[in-house]
Amino acid sequence: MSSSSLVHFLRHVSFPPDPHLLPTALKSCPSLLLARTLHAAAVAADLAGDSFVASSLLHAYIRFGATADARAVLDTMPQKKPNVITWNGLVSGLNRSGCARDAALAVARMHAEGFLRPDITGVSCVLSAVGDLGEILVGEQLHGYAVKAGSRLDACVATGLIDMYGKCRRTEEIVRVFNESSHIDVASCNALIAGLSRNSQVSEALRLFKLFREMQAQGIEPNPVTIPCILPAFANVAALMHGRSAHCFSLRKGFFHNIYVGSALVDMYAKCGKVRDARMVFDAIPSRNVVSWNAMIGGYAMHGEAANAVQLFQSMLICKQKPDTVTFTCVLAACSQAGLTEDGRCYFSEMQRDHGITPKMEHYACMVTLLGRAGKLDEAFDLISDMPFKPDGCIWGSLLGSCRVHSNVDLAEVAAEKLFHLEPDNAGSYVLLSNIYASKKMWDGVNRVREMMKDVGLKKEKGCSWIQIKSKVHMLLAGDDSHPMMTAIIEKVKQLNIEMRRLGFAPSTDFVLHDVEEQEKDDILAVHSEKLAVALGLISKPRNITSSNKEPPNLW
DNA sequence: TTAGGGTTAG
Repeated sequence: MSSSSLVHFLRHVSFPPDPHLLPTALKSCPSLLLARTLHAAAVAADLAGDSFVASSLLHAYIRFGATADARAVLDTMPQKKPNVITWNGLVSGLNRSGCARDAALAVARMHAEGFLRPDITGVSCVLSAVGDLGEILVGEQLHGYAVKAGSRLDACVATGLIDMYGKCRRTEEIVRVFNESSHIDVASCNALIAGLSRNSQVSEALRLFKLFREMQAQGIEPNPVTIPCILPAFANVAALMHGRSAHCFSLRKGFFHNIYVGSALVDMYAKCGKVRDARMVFDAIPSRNVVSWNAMIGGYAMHGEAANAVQLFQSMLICKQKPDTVTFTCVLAACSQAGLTEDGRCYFSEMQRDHGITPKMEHYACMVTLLGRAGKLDEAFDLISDMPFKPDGCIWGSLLGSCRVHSNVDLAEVAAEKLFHLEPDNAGSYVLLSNIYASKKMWDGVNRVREMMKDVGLKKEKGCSWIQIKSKVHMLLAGDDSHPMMTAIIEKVKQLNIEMRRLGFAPSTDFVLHDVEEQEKDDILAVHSEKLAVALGLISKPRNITSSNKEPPNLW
């Protein structure tokens, strides 16, 4: 704003300021500079503590992202006894600006200082923040408070509680609150679906689809928010038919132009292995945001299409879309998958130098994987040693994994030691170390690790795979013969093994325990859960049907 | 001047 229009603006709001005109001026205030000027004028006229003025100042500062200024206003408020509406406005404003911790602290302070008791609106405002912070204990207290305040749960509070419990991974509570709420609407249904979708087990994911149908049967029409709530559940179990149906539904309902719908569809297609479909959806999104770009770059990365991932990243920069921390996680993961060691190194520097993004744990994890896969284990170890924060289990796990590939026992022992300390319940690290010893025929080491596992009382978790046949998801565990069709499944696996050997396949038995006879080793590998799932799929498929000639059913 | 639900990685 030029200085002449500034003068005009100040004239327009009329000085000396009064408590009625200041809020109006702040509401239409076009810049942070002017908000600060008006704040100064309010302080000079001793109006900064007026609840209307303070509330308007807060909203103006939050609108410009000046949370430090907002907090300064907040700090002057207790002495002036703000009303409950001012506080609620503050809390919702802080929350909307992504300052979840400040929002929660504001409510805690309001309560602790005893000058205002939060009302139901205040509880609604802060629940989302509490969920984002994962503060389950605070959330439970708010739940109790809301129950005391009203006989049955109001829809907004119920939605907030469902959302909070969902973010804190309390599945049972999600359903309980939903059932106890006095009124359900599309928002509470969406919160329920999102909560279950976020925390769904494989076998439960498709039940959400039934929930979606029940919601419609009760006259609650899904809205554009429903689609990104439900899609992650389908994406996570690669339920392509359901995902495709959701796509058709979005097109029919005119939801496709919603950016959340578009990005969630890109992600779903990529996770279901349909990268070309993901790209078609991505290209059709009318205006993309950083999440849409990340979903597509991540989709290429997860399928090892590093060249496409990097190319899309360059297009992103050309389109003036600012990359974020997730973008670089995806780009680095793509480089790591494809063995593009030098490119990965360059992007790791570029993110800091050109984009001002400080590497986080996941970026270091990608770099350790990238260097480890290339056999540069010492360099990976040096990078870990130079990290500005304490490496977590993923970092050491990645190094240990690379040590297995490159049979480096010395570094493996260092990494494993760290892992045993950081994640004492993770049987995987013991098994990995044991496999590394086994590959080097160091049977003493194998036995030592086995004894350690016994002492700690750890067992290796069974491998688990699943396959969807028609609308049912079948779970298969390695070595578990509880599936009703197991005899036929085993028969099919045997047949496939014979066929594979005939075609020249020789399974590697290096990593299996050394004291098992050769034939037994093959048997152990033969009941690998993925093989069982594939075999079940093959014996369940009608003859002459391939996935490409099958029409997607109209599920929705 | 106050309230609820949504997409990406790890």
